[in-house]
Amino acid sequence: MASDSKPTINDVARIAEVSKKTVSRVINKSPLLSEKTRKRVENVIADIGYVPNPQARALALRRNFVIAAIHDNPNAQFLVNVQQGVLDGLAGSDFNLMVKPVDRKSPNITEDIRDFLERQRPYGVVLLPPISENDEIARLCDDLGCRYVRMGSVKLDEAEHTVSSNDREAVREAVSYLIKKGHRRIALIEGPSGFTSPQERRAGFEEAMAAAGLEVDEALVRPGSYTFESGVSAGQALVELENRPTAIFACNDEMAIGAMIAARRSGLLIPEDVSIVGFDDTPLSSHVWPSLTTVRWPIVDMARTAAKKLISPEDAEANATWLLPSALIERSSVVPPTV
Amino acid sequence: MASDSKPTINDVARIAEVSKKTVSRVINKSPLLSEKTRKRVENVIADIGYVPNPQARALALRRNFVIAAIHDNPNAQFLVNVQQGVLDGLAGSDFNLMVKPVDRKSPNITEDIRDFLERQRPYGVVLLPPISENDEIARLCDDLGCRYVRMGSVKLDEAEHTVSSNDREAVREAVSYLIKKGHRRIALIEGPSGFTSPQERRAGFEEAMAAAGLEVDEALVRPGSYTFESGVSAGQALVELENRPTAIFACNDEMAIGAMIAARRSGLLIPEDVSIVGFDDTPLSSHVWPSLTTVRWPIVDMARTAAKKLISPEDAEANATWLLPSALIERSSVVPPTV
DNA sequence: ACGCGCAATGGCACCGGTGTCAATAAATAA
DNA sequence: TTATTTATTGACACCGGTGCCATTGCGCGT
Repeated sequence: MASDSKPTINDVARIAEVSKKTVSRVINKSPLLSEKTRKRVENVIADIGYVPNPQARALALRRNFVIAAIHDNPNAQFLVNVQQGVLDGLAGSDFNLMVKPVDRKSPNITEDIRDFLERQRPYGVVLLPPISENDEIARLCDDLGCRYVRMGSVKLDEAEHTVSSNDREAVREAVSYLIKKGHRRIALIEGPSGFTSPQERRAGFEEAMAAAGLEVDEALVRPGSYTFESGVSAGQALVELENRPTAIFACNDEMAIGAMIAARRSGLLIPEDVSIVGFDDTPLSSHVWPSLTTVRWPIVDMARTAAKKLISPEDAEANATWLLPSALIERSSVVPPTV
Repeated sequence: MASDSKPTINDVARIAEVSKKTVSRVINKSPLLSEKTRKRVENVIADIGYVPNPQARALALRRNFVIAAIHDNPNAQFLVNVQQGVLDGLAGSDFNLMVKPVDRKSPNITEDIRDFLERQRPYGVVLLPPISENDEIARLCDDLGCRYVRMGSVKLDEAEHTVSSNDREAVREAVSYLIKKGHRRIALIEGPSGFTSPQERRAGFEEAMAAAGLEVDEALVRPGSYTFESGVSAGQALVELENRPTAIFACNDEMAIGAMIAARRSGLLIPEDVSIVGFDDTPLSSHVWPSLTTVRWPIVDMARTAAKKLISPEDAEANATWLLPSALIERSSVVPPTV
């Protein structure tokens, strides 16, 4: 029953009594073919169950059908969302997704990635934040002639290679929302320094405060590193303050939830004593109690757009959009201050 | 500065004044080569920055260097852990990881996967649970001559193609732990029916109860689907019981946390009023309050072992181990019953 | 000195597709 | 009717490696 080995284009050609080239034309849907031969060849293909060999195609075309996602982001949900988005964007095409994690702390990331690109030669790569902000990597892709798209926060404003979210505006909106609810003493838990997205988020925070004529109290701004633990310590420091904030904006959900737990440990009620807002809208945020009001980061859309940009450079729509909107998701971790 | 295009094996051969075949021998570390020519060729390779073309190799060897992870599991943390494990197992080899998600609810999963395998022709695939339990898929791999490893719970006991965890024993241990703490009315939130792992976990539960001479109260056994929401509803039903349980064992962490939230909504304190134990040891479990006592599922190890089985069939160690141990992680969601 | 075995290398076809261009047949123009 | 397009198809080299087998050079036993 089982076949000795896969039928090749030669088998099809022989059986259909045409040349390989003609078969090639059929599988590539070339228009210069008589309807008659096309049918005949298609029947043979179906009969013997021929499937073109991607390796051979890749060799002949000097272009394989692999998109790689390069990341150094340890957040599981983020990663899975990106993968899903990229796969959405790739759906219906011949492309497949390869994942390449790199060690953020390794001193030879660049070499590692160069090695990967040279060996695997993906057709294109999606660079996920935060490594997408590394200009050296982008330059490397250029040098190696590898298509790439960088995902990030606005600022990487080179439309051809970029898909961004407008974090600044999103945070401005979220903080304005807190202010509208009546909060005045609003704390900020920052993201790791040295990257664009935390900077943008901080800028949005400052803009919202400024727009409402409020001053940013530096005592209410705590560093964080996007990890749960850093949220816990920042949150703890904040609630132990003599004049504690009535609301906390954390630059991502994990830290927001960390802060929530820290507040609760100190005996505070949420949201009555402290309102909390996060950023990302991970599933986590609706799984905690109270559920977390947060900013939905359009990460899946960004990833889908990035993938489309890579594989269909002619798709005007994909290539026009490079800045995607965020949205505030109201849940139950915010109420007006009770003081 | 930039190269017109990548140097090929022909360039190396010409410059080093040897045949392509000799260069091929050098890059494949063939032993039948004089030290002198090897050095010379290696120098040329380094000089011009030659990297072998994987597509050409794949074509000639009729074997590419891609391992695919096929999954239909929506859990982000699980997925990322598996990916990490597989990549660990692949580290140092020429292999790369491709991800292929499939839609669990789609009626033509098999066709979808067949299409993927025929087109992409990965060297091997790792089947993640729950789709790993689908015998049809395994048979498909056999038919297509594609190496595969199924990850699962014990029962798929075909050592060559399987890497498992002993869920039954792990649950037995966890429930015995609850019993040792003094609990008698212990509830179970099950996983989705029709899969091995929930069955095994349930069996472990029953064994532990039986071993302690306790009877399983069917009113305390609630269905679940491994989702947070199903944990909430099961938990709610349990705490609203007239004679509510003093401890709940949930078949995964998400449901355990759902149950936790349901209990809290009903005004119960955790762990004082209800102790809770989960399964998986996701990061989530240490991020909730109180932190969740749970069973560590050796998923990363399983995935690493699976990858090794695929790429180095000669690795005796990888091929001997197909059953990996779990471990109980004690955190703060369990105390003796206060009644 | 001669034949032999072995180590080191080369030659060439082949893996399974695609690009280029020529060849043929059919259709249209002159 | 014949020259000229135009629509279809084929021949053949090539993409960049590897497998198989032939060839060459050299140390060695006799």
